[in-house]
Amino acid sequence: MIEDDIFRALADPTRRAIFEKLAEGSMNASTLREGMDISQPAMSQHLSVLTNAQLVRAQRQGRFVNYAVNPEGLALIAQWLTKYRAYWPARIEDLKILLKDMDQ
Amino acid sequence: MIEDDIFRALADPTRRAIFEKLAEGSMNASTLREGMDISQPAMSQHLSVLTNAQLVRAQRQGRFVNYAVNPEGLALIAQWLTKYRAYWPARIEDLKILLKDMDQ
DNA sequence: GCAATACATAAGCACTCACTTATGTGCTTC
DNA sequence: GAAGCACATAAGTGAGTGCTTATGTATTGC
Repeated sequence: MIEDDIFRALADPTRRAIFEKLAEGSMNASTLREGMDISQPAMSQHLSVLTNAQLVRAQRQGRFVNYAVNPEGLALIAQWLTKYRAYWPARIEDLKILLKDMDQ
Repeated sequence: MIEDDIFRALADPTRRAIFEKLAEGSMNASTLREGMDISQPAMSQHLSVLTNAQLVRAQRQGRFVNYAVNPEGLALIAQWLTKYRAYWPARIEDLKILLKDMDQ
């Protein structure tokens, strides 16, 4: 189940931080590492987990590998959420209608 | 970080199944167990994890404990998702406007 | 009070996770 | 083609996870 991979990938705070940084703009692994106090192999492993979860996309560019947010993973979470829209708080009641549109 | 607990809770397929069942209607732990091939302690432990993640609410009713979906956890995921609405696929572009409303 | 029921907690175990150090692979530049 | 850089992979380790069996706790009905 891909949901396993997505939720497990996001369960780690370091990985969420990496994802968050990538959301502000795609970049290579070394740039990602700047100011993050994380070893090179650890970063590589985290990016591998995020990629497998379809939360991140990798693309080689010469000696570097450019990493970018992959919307597919986010969409899958959104899709999962729609199953429980009956339980969403009333203050975001309006959202329910649009989420229903997403089902098709 | 509560997000750790939420995502980790949902990373387990058994727990998602329990949550899914609860979403169809609140019930006690024994009823939840029916047709699930899961031991009583395992169910109790899963419910504890879900409760700590604010995905489920527990309420004693005599000898039973009634469990119900807690919207708070779901709302927190939705809130987390809004941070990345720039990356959502175009086909749910409309959603972005409403998600923006959620921020306030 | 006592037995039965519903659930929680304790302790142990196999497995997984996130990290480490060490080494391998791919690309560029000279 | 040799050296250097960017990144991936391998192997090992301590901590955490999900399960088990055993036992504890709360509530009910007799």
